[in-house]
Amino acid sequence: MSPGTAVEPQIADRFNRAGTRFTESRRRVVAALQRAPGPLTPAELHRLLAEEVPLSSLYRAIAALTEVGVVTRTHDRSGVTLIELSEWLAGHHHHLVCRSCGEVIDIEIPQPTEVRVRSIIEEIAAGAGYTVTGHRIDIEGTCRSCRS
Amino acid sequence: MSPGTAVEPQIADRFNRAGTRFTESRRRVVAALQRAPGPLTPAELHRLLAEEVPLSSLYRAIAALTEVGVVTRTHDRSGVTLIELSEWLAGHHHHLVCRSCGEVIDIEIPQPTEVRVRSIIEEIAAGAGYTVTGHRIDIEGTCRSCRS
DNA sequence: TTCCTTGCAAACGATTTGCATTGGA
DNA sequence: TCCAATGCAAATCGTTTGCAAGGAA
Repeated sequence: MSPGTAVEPQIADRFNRAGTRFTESRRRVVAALQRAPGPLTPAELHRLLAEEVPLSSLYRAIAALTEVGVVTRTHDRSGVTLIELSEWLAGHHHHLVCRSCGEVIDIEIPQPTEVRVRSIIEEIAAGAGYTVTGHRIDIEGTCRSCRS
Repeated sequence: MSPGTAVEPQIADRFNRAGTRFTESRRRVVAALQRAPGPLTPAELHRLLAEEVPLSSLYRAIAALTEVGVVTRTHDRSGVTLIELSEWLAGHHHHLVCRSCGEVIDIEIPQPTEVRVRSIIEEIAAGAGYTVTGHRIDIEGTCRSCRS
């Protein structure tokens, strides 16, 4: 998404077409995710929203946003659910996971590198007779602050 | 692990050193995983073992095997727990996930390709000040049978 | 005997759902 | 008005745990 593009109208449009609404709590979830450096757990979102959105409503907001393709659910290595903006909003990215503090941050890689990655992935999948539709790379490491 | 190497003694040894035992149900779990083409959910394992190992015992067996590093827990994109043999038993591999039928299969990639992958990963992590300790690549695609 | 392991049932934590109520177009 | 969204409490699902019984060294 190019900088400066207003995404609210696009999101609202998706909700309209689905016959549902881009309500206040759903807006708040999107805003919180936009501010975050990486994916968040439902519990973290709950805290960030000052617990003003009850958990059950938060889960429903996440479900509604997932339904219209605005957010995506992932899971870290230990199975914890992570919510993030979908790639058309956040851009294609990968995850860097600190094995020490557990923080997950988004990382975008330069186009030429991404091209190399794609070709390797195609190569691997072709050998198994798969047609690639997407990929995900999680890099596990130790972040600067945990290392020092 | 080179073919023909008996792994049972090595596993038994790990249990011995831990002061625990390589019991029948734990052996069955390992055997089932060795037969499978990829990781299995606890429920699938339960079925494969003809439900002879009660779920709670199965979970305890998985925990014990994880404890001694024989099996590893992962999670698919939808958060479902997957159990697989650790890499020293199954070899370093990645996962190919069929977006249609959901099956996950292990895939080993040739050494030269793996080297290319590692260097790209190091490159990405270095840019963010991370020290790499591991990586995980999940390729999402459509398998041959779901495509035809 | 001494621990480890097992099976059952109860407990748990995360997520979902039923239902009555509220709210926006 | 009408239908979607909300809040609460109860239900559900996968997983874990307490406890008493069974089993190997």
